[in-house]
Amino acid sequence: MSIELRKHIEEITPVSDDEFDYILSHFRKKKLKKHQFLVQENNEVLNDHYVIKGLLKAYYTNDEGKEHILQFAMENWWVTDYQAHFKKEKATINIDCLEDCEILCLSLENREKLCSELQKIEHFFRIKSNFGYVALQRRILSLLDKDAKGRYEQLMELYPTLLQRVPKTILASYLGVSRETLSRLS
Amino acid sequence: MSIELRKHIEEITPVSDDEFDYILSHFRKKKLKKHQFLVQENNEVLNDHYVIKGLLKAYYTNDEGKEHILQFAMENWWVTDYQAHFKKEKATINIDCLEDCEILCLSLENREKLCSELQKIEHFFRIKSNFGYVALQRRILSLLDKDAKGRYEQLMELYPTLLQRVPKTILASYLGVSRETLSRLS
DNA sequence: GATTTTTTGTGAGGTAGGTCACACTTAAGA
DNA sequence: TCTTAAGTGTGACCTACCTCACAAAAAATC
Repeated sequence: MSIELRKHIEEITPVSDDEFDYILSHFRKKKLKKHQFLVQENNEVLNDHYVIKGLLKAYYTNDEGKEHILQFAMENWWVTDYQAHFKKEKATINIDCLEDCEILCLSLENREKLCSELQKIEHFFRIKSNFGYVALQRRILSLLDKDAKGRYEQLMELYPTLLQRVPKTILASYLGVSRETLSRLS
Repeated sequence: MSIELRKHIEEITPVSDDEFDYILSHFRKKKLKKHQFLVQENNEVLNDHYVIKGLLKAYYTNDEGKEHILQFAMENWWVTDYQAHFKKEKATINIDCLEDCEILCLSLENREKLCSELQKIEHFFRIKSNFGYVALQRRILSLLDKDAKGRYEQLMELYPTLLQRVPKTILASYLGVSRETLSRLS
């Protein structure tokens, strides 16, 4: 059960059996079917979410109804509306399942509790956040520097499995390209 | 001296006089003139940098020699090549001063030392990193959703002082627009 | 304060990528 | 298995933004 999470944490810091059990007791398991929402606009965002199984998209919908995907989340990724979650605001994005999902939910309170009780967990989340920051910087550079084709190729290289799991229409709105243009790329 | 840093830290967690002195002793002060480099491509990136005074740009230069600004850094901001810094790789970006600068340098070793010795510092950096992550997500959304004018207006709204301090040519390469286009915006 | 460098504005013309429309294919429900 | 929905490809046309070029204004440097 949830060995994935343990392996995930131990990529950054070792934890004993007891520690891990204790950590895990702060999570709540949740199962969602394809098309179900994990986070919905205007709602409170009490939890961060660790993906055990499945695939989700986190996306912003603008006034004209156009969707922009902020991130995908698959196995071993974390996803929530971080702006809303950290600042206790209402969600401005939606997150829904592209596949049936199995999720571990961690409330802000439980995260802070764990972080203050177990420094290694605070350490874990700091390092995680640092890496996340770097990943976003790379995406910004990609958006600034590369054209549609370049961004697509970079995405395929980084996450080749995504192609098999996500329709191109949706990839397009991650890349910031129209689906027609993506379809026309050599 | 460096009351700014203390205030900066205390936006997230209180520190005693002794604690602060101890923390500060892990930083090294550095002064740089306009046009000097803080980080240079292909070099090691031993330090993160807290800006006491001045303004810098961190930018990537692509094969055609085009510059893309990853971030600005002014008073109370942190800046380095985080990818290179955290992963101990060579820098892929340059950071140089747009004004004369006063900087506090924190080596990776000293950061980790402080974090392990003082949990409140680990806490501080975790929270900081979380907020940074959210800010980058906002910028990604801006790049995906807004046109040149919209991005420019959002930037002016977020950092009105930047306009007074940075030539538009340089703002353009932050926004991902040519300087001519920026100049033509209404 | 004269001179070089940096920054800005503006025209002309080109192009990557957007939108709209329609047809075809594949997958999902009932 | 039939029916509806979701995803894809392609043409025609449009537009936001790019590049190149030149000139004027403003700053920096000696």
